Amino acid sequence: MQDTTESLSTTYSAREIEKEIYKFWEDNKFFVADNKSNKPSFSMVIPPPNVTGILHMGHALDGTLQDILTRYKRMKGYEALWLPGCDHAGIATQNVVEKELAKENKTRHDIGREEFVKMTWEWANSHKSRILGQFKTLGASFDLSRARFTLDEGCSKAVKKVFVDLYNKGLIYKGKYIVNWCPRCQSAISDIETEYETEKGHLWEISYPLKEGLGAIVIATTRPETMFGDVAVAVNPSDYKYKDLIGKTCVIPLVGREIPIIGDDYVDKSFGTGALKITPAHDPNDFEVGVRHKLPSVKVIDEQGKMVARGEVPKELHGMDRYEARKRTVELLEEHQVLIKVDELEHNVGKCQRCNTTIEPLLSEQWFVKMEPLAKAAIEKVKDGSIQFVPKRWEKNYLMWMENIRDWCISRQLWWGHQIPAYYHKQTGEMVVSETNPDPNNYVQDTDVLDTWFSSGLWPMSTMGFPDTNSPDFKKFYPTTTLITGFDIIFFWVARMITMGLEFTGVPPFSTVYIHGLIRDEFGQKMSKSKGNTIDPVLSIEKYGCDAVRFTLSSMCTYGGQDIKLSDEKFEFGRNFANKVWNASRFVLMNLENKDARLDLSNLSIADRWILDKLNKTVKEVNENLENYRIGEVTTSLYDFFWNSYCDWYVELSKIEKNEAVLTYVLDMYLRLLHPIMPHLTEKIWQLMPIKKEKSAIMLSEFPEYDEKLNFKEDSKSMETVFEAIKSIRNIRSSFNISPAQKLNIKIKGEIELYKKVQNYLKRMGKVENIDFIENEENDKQSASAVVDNSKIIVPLKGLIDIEQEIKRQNKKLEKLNNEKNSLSLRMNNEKFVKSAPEAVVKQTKERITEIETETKTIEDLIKNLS
RNA sequence: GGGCGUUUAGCUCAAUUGGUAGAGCGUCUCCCUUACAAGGAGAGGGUUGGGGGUUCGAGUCCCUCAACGCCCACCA
Repeated sequence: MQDTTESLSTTYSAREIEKEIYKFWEDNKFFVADNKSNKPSFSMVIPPPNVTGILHMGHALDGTLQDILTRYKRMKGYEALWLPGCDHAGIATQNVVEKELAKENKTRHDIGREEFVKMTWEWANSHKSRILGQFKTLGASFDLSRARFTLDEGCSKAVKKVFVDLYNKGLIYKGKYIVNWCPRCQSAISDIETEYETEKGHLWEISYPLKEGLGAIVIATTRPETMFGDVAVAVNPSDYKYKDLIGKTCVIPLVGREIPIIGDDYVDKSFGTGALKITPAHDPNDFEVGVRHKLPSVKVIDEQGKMVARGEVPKELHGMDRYEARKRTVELLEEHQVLIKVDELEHNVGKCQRCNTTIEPLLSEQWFVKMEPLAKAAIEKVKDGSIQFVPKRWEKNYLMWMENIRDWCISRQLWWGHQIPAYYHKQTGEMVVSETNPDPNNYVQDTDVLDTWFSSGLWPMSTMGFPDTNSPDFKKFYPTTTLITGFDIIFFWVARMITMGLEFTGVPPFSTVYIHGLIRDEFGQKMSKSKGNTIDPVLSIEKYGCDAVRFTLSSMCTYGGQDIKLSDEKFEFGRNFANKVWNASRFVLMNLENKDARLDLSNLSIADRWILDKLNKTVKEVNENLENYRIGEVTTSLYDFFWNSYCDWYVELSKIEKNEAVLTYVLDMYLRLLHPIMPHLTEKIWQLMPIKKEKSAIMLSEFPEYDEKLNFKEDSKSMETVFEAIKSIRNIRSSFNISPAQKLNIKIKGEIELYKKVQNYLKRMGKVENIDFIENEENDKQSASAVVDNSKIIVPLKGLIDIEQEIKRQNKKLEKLNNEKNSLSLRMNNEKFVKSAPEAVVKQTKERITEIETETKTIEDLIKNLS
């Protein structure tokens, strides 16, 4: 016993214990899942963090929730696999490495593709362990022996297989379309990688002279520099102002090129001048118009965002940056007196998600995935419930996006990523799509790489061994069970995994998608490095302890998946609780005399029955809430039971009369319940408990289950009544400013039987010296009283009582009771209520009224006696 | 423009199918009672954003208005 107590120090140094315990788990390989196990499987894949990234609060929340679920399922008897890994994060990682190069005044082009990719690999490899290492400080019980990388060999295999298959099915195609081009990243990006920001700009009205006769047509544009790429001016055919001009020809000012005036319904009559210049090469809508009217495309801005040096563009603008060119164009238009008007205009401008550079819509040749046929099954499987979103509302969001899905531009003009498995004959240019180069002497591979999300989209499959669907992991752990992530990547990631999983394995890659909220700062602002409002989880963990951080984050997860407003101090909540658990456990372990005490249900005190009943209820709640992803409510149950029932009452009572078997049984079961959320603390205490254990670690022990035998409804209720009585004594003490040191002598009338049984509890908890159990009331004005159920607690206070105050106190209670009674009687007097409300509710109401009436009567008598 | 969410105690948030609103923090009073002052005991605090409706009964369901936030589409 000495060993036990000495190793439990009064100061709970979380980090020390957490590191020690994590090492214990890792050394024993407790996180490694067995694909040969005959237990039912539970599996999850981590949303792979960016390989160059560092742990942020979002990861901390996401990781905590995944770990809670994994640990819970493991204890529930599942073969639980939580598979970790990293994402190669194409653009983001390439940007980081390019920045490194820029420090030496170099670009990737200076060192060449091969060297650059090698350098990026080195960078990635040196950072890979960092982010997963940070997850470890969270207590993550993931299986690092299975850690994967979206650019590793296995993922590469999966990517090639999927690409070639989709191509052969006609679901991947290459074509010239207008795409979102990022002039800084020098690559196309997909629609969802483009974010729109409202910017103040101008709307210029420019006069385009008609070719024949006098007159001109005035168009409105926000981008005058693109006018050299115009191929038409469009008006709405129903617009009487311009009706007669359709079919005529006008002339682009400054360059004199002739273009037709066309009619198209797309044009909004009420915007600007009602006449719109059409530039198919630099505007997605114009591109559509161009296709409809079989117009050519004239590209006037290049991939660098500079004006092309071609005849279509005035010579002095050649090679000029697009914004410079805009300024100069406007000046030129003014000089030529064709600029009619300038208005201020707020409009949305597309930005690159990664670098915030303004997107240039650009005509270029790219690879696309035809999404509509793929989306069908993905919609179906969510609609029929094969895949469930928690909370359900995200389902609608997902379905709306899927039902309006557009083709996915998957090629990126980067060097870091999965190079597209298409090969071109050096002489003929003939293209072969194949997993391998058909003839390296004569064929060269497509230089583009795939969108990062293409490989992340295969993550649940590829990490389990796909394309080898016979591999042991695939057979045991695919499909995965649950996916946990934030709503910000439902489209980027979740939707694509569902599509690809269904297309290539025929089953959904997971059956539940649990979407949690985003972490925000205390003012509700999104956390970002540039705003400087981030909270570093690694620092918080060092400061408060990992279990404390986990507990706090869990407690803030609402069922509706609301965003979480977080400040560092919030972790005090978890820290205080961890400290409470530590100290209470320390106390219990210190006071054990008989280590072999076994729970004996036939030998229980009323308090024992009460705490077992409470525990049992908590077990039920925790199980149910974990099954339903109500993590916040799990923590509420756990907190409430331990602090308000076990510590405040049961442990206190154990100081006068203890049942060691119950004391340890409850602690043992409780620690198991708490383990998924506070793994280290519970493991440490459990290891020190002198009880018989079925397993060498709490993380491998059985999770408590609701047990009908531990229901003690009646005794439990009586015990609660006794607690009420104790509270009322304390209340009297406080109301009359009686020092805590002063012991009281009290009288009890009513349920004498019960109170005799628990008189020691009353004495201890209410600081009572002596209790008189009386049959008949004595008229004693010098006392304060409390009515609890059918009993009266009388506290004689000779010389201490302020009768006025006692009357006031009692009147206040009376008023409360009266208010309640009034509203209840109102209800009972309502025939419709009695008729239509459920019987139980009516009965309950009736009973309550009777209760109130007795209490009221007692209090009224009391007041009468006093005055 | 379309969709979604939020509005409850001073602050942060709960409240399972409608049955007279709860917790943590903060506030006030008292207490270093030998597990824990990161603690203990007690107290105060709310016309549940406004208005209307359904119902015996509404924080909860319906309509409407307002404020804030998010997502999608996009204005040349």
